[in-house]
Amino acid sequence: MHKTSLQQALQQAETNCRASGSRLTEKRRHILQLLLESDTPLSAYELAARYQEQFHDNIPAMSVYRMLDFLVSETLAHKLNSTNKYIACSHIACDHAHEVPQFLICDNCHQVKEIGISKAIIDALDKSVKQAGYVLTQPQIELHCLCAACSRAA
Amino acid sequence: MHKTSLQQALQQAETNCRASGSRLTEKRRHILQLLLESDTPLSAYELAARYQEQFHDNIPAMSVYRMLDFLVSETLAHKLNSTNKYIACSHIACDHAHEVPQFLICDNCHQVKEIGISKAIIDALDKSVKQAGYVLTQPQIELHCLCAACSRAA
DNA sequence: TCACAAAATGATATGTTATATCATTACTAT
DNA sequence: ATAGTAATGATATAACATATCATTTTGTGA
Ligand SMILES: [Zn+2]
Ligand SMILES: [Zn+2]
Ligand SMILES: [Zn+2]
Ligand SMILES: [Zn+2]
Repeated sequence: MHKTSLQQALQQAETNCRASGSRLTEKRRHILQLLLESDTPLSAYELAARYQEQFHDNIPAMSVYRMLDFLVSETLAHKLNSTNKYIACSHIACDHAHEVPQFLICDNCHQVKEIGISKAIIDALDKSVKQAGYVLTQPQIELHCLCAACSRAA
Repeated sequence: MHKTSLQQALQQAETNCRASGSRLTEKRRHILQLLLESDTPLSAYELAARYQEQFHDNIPAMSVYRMLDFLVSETLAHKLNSTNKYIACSHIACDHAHEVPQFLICDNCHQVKEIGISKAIIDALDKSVKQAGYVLTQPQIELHCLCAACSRAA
């Protein structure tokens, strides 16, 4: 992520939190920054290590988990359930409401692409879930793939 | 799962393994049985505990992982990546080839329904993945829901 | 049948992810 | 200033997973 868009995202995160009456503290902001700067999803423990390196401040993993919970609750970050790692939301600076996310996870280089679930998929999912008598609660989808670069190399 | 269908599933598992040239050992069969008898997905450690209770034989978690890997590779069981638990395949006794699975996971009672992904969903996923330049590798989908009973109770 | 090789399992150690709980610090508002 | 709330720290422990080497079991062919 480029410096300008990093700054933009952080600023927008600030604005969003202010609007929702929550506090984007320095440490939470730093965690978000680490996520924004990373090419790949990070675990809580990896974040704690990077925090030490980059901000020269020791931060317990416990606290990182809490900050991640906060960021996720503000839709500034997402948790990938299939890999137990976290990524910054790709749409922090967008003005539209956050859609139901679909994550394409490259199993080779671990890059992740976050896209909105298309209407066609939502409709189809909805139908199959309804037929089974179920009600969707958190319709986040994680698909394991190879990205363009990695599939060419393979 | 009823006793007759349990026996049927175990027998079919035996047949399938024989056909694929692999060995459904007693312990592997017991692990599969525990999965078949369970209403909800189980972790490797939970399986080790139940193994002790039911078969009065101590089995290290390490070994359970290996047996689960075997069962998964034979499509006799599935791993739910979003919960780190395992379930028996619902279609062991079916004669058709195993489809790409879609799991509906009740976040309240933890029951799981395994259904085949509909053509509509596959097409839609395929399209969105392709548009992003990605190639699907393991198109298993896990959706977090409330089951019919739990959604009525809520 | 015996010897050998391959497959499966056991034993041990360690790494990784996550939660529970209580203490302390920082912020907010009266 | 003081009290209440939110955030963070510290510590312990639980839960999930892998690596590696030893041992046992099984299948195969001389
Ligand atoms: Zn997002
Ligand atoms: Zn890649
Ligand atoms: Zn199945
Ligand atoms: Zn339920």
